[in-house]
Formats: sequence, C-alpha cells, structure tokens
Amino acid sequence: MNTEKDIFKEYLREKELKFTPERDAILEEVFEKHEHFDVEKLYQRLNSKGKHISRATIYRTIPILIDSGLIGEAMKHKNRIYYEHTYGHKPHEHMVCTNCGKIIEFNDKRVKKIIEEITKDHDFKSNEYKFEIKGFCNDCQ
Amino acid sequence: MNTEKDIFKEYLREKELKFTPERDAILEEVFEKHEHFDVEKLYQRLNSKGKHISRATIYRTIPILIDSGLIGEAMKHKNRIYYEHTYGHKPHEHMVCTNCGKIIEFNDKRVKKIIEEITKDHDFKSNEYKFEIKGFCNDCQ
DNA sequence: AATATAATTAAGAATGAGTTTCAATTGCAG
DNA sequence: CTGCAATTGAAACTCATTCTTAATTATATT
Repeated sequence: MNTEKDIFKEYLREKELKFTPERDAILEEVFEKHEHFDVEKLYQRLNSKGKHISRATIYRTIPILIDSGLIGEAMKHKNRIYYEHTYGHKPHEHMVCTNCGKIIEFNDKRVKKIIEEITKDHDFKSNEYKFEIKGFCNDCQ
Repeated sequence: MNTEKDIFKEYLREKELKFTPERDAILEEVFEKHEHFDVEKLYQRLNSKGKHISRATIYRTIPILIDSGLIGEAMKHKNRIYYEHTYGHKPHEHMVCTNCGKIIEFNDKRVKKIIEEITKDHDFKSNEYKFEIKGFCNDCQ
C-alpha cells in the first residue's frame, strides 16, 4: 500500500544504506502533500511536528530520494532549489509567476518530441530536461 | 557602430547612472566574444588584460546589463550562473552536457508555439522562458 | 574650467545555501 | 546478541554572491 516507502526501502537495501527513522520521517513528509518544496520548508514542516531532524540530514537524504527516482529537482527560485514528486507523475513542464510564485504544470507531447529529435541529431544521452515559462499570472499582471 | 555601447549609455542616462571606465571595460569584455560566461571567467579575462576590476563591481554591473536588455541569464551549472548575449540574438534553447559543460544551442519554432498557446490558455504574461536539455554529449557517454 | 554631489569603486567582511567533519550513535547482517 | 559500517547532529567549512565603508570620480551646473 505504501509504495513510495517500498521503493525507498528497496533502493536502500540495494545500495546497502540504512533505513533510519530520520529517512523514514523525511520520506513521509515529502509524500504527505503533492506540492513543490525546498529543504527549508521540509525542515520547518518536520520540526513543527516534533521531528527534530537536522538540515544536514535532509540535505543528505535529498540525493537519495532523487537517485531512487522518487523526487526530482523542479526549479530554482530565489536562490533555492525546489523539488517535486516524480514517482507516479509524468515528466512535465512548468509555468511560474515570478511575482506570487504560483506554479502551473502542463504536459505537452511536442516537448518530448523536440527533445527526442534534438538529442538524436546531436548524439546526446539525455536523462533530464527543464522547460520553464516565467512571467506574471492573471492575478499579478 | 558600437550599438551595444550606445544602448548601455542610453540606459545609464535614463536611470541616472554613471558611465564609468569599469562599466565600459566590463561591457567591452562581455561583447568581445559571443560566448557563455560567468562572473569568475569575466573577472579573469579582464584581469589578464590588466583591467583590475573587482568582482564586486562585476556583480553589480551584471544586473544593469540584464536590465538594459543586453545580456540574460542562460543557465546554472555547478552552482554558477552563466550569462549570454541577448542583444541581437533570438531566444533559443540549450542542451548541456552535465559532464564536460558543452553547450549546444538550438532554435525550435515549436517551442515558441507551445509557449504562445499555454500562456494564452492560462492568461499569463510571459517575458522569459528556459528550455534546457541535460545529459551527456557523445564524447562523455 | 572649477565645484558640488550623488554615484561608484575596491577590499574585505558578511551572508546564506549547501557540504563536510567528527565523535557519538544505531540499523542490521550474521 | 554482537560488531561494525552507515548515520546522525552540531559545528566548522565552502564558495558564490551581497553588503559595508571610506575614498574616489563622473557629470550637471555654475
């Protein structure tokens, strides 16, 4: 039932890493809501629930979650990296309001096609892409 | 003849900012080559020509150049921000080798079309976008 | 051309996100 | 249950970028 956790545990087992209460708590918090987050927000959310986990541990856990395919880097905004769930969610594009921070996700097949063509043309092996439209949403114009 | 400089001076005049030898040297160095650059590289290039301009001054000049529409942020790579000329160059997309840093620029009409459609659908006013394919180039695979 | 003055500069201190170190602790294989 | 490699928190550290300060300078105006 808790597939994210299964995947996480399996990944840890493969890499001979340990399943600690801290990693467990971070995983649970990350998947509590389907929402973009950064390290600081995660730290605050854990802290407010009485889970006193150091920032260093969170910083150390993020790459594990990324490597296991559960989350990914979504964007950088105001000097911070924001992450998002990738497990169970298709690659997609973002439109971001630079004023209020509102994020609209969209999914356009043509983007995948373009990437396919360009990488083929230049013999690139691509594993990741970022398509971000920045501007002002209708509330902020 | 030196249009970049004209634009820069005009911008400075409008904003009641001064045209200093440092800003002049930075502008000239930036437009010396059509090449992606970061602050450190710019600093080194200026330094090697005997132009001893502090990093702080370069950091302060970059936003002016961006604001005047001459350059733009191209990408972040290994924790550094890379800039590129925007004056006289159409918006384009990037493919970056995460290993060697090689950058391939491309220009796909479909990208503009997608942006047009999506922003229209969501009543967004977009002024900027970023399309970045990350991966390994044929040398680094 | 000299003057006033607001902007600019260099240098280094400060900041802040992210990383590393290290001693103490703990998950887990055997 | 044990041993030990992995993990943790705390603090020190990085390193790009920003800020502070006192001294300097570009420009508008006499």
